[in-house]
Amino acid sequence: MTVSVRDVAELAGVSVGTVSNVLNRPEKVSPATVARVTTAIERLGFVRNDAARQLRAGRSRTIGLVVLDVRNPFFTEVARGAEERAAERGLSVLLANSDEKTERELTYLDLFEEQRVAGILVTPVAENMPRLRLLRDRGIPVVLVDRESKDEAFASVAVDDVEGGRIAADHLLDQGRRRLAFVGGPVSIRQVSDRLEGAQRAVAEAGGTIEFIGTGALTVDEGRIAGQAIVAREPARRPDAVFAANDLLALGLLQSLVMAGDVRVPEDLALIGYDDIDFSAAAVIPLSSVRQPAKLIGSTSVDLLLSTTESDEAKRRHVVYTPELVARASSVL
Amino acid sequence: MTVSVRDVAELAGVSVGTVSNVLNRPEKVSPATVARVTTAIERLGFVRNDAARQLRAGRSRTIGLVVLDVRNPFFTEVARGAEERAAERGLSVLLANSDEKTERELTYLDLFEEQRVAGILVTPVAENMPRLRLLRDRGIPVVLVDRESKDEAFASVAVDDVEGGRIAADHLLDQGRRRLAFVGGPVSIRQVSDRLEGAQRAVAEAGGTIEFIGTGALTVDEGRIAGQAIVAREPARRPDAVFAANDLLALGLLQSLVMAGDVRVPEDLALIGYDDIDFSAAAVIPLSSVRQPAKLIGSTSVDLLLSTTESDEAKRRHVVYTPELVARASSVL
DNA sequence: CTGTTAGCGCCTTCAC
DNA sequence: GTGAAGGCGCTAACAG
Repeated sequence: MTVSVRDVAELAGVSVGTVSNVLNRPEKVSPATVARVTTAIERLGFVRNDAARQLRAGRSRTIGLVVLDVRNPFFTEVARGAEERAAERGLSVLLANSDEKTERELTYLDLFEEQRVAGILVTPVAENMPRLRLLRDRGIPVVLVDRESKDEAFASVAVDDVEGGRIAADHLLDQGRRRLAFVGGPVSIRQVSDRLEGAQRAVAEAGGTIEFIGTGALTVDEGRIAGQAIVAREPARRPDAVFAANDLLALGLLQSLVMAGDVRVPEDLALIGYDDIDFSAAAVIPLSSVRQPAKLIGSTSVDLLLSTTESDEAKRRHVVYTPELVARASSVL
Repeated sequence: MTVSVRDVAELAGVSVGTVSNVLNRPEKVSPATVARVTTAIERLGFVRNDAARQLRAGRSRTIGLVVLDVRNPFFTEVARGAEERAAERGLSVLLANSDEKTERELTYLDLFEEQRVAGILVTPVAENMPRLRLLRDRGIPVVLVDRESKDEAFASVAVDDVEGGRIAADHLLDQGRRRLAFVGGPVSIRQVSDRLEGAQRAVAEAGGTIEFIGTGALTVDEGRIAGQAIVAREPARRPDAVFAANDLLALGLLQSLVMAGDVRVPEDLALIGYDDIDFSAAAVIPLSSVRQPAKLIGSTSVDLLLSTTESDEAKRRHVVYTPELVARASSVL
């Protein structure tokens, strides 16, 4: 049923070693032999068995990527960046979705370890570091994505979220707003707490107030719920500006606010999100946001991962990008 | 460096066969031995090598899924459906993105074949059938996703796109519209041509006209471009209703139209999309759409794939879901 | 330049 | 209930 190198060798009248050479180092084989072997491969419909290669190599040619939410376009962009760079290096990317759940993250980490992946790219849910350290100690390179590593134990590619939070808040303050609200959660996600912290600092410096409105997840639905809560308040008690922890939340908020009818964006309430996903520019009231170089984050992660394998000091390398304000109609009069 | 069953066996004072049994059929081993082996596994930090298992088994425990566009939330929903069902069956899903390009599709198909995946779920770009037939003939189950198989050679899970097109157009006609436009492309994608066909039939029956406005891909950007083209026309020459081949296009269209200022949605132009992605309900002018049961499509595909392995007649099974109208503000006065 | 050979780590008979 | 042995398909020495 299944065609192996042995069958190919037999048909071509050469040895299996030669077939392997044709496959992997054709320049070491005479053109005539290459041709014979190639013909045999085609005639037989031979396809390499990757499992056998991996077993031999001791490691697979796949990189595992665990993200918080595949439905968030920001992460699919990161994935695309990683995928493209990996493809250039002859590797493929296995995309896994933790859904912000520690348990799911662990399941995928186990799976990846069983597969002896070439490396793991992960945006950890919470303080799940022991497992990651174990992975690293067992020889699997780990790179933290979109998350600076506090303990310096891992290479990481991140965006300065504290700075991003400050940028967002500063922008709202520059527009003359003073009663800010931060919508986001859970705070156990570092991105959320950092952005909040940056915003708080900006407000502390410029004068003004910032209240915290918690959400259960970073989704459109949760944004919608938070928006309804704001609309339900009497006008005087509403914030005059909202900074949402990501664009999904901001889009949900926007919908609730506009549907309510009596909250005008940006006149009554300026709104800014985070990530600058495609849908933000396409929103009918285009959404201001803080842009992160998503694709670049993905490709850089792969680069770091691969250099990690080479040198030891690379293991601790950290790349931090600075986010960028994208001001649109939702926050500018 | 790497710990194998042999090491575990040694430490536990048993043979490798017993370790294997503990791993795969613990009920066949005495509790005491199980305990000893388990302890040894933990002490050593043993992790199964999946490549070796696969090599032995001759097939992997992974399903390959090739979609047209990972950035389209419809497909990520399909993927989630597939993933969940696969997980229940102890399989994992490898998600690949063809970006509507035949070449990329072929690359992934090759990759999957080398990996001896348990099966392939694919939304083919175009008439790439010969390669798929080959795969199937070599023993890899193939299920066509979101695409009815014309030649009956493959199992498939689809939504009746002709009917969906009719539903969309009928809805617009019911609203009293008569000068329709269909925005979408390329028509080499079956979903596009089918939806167009359904719409054309509906128009033919009810009276009215429908023009075709082609796009290069099914993306927000292309929708925006098409929208600008419509806005550029003098008002009398604009359609009074637009049916977009998917929600991404519709969202892009919506943005162009609204930004233009002089086209009111739905008063001057009613708009309906297709897929009912999350962002559609969240749009500030909520978008009407034709809903497809995305998650169900994914999970059913996996079911079909697995039953394909069991019986031969299952190979030709076809599941067709009927889409459903979701009328929102963008098309209803 | 080509052939031979020895495993990679696991699982599954087949004996005991 | 447990142990020993063979082999899945491939590649990288090492000979020739």
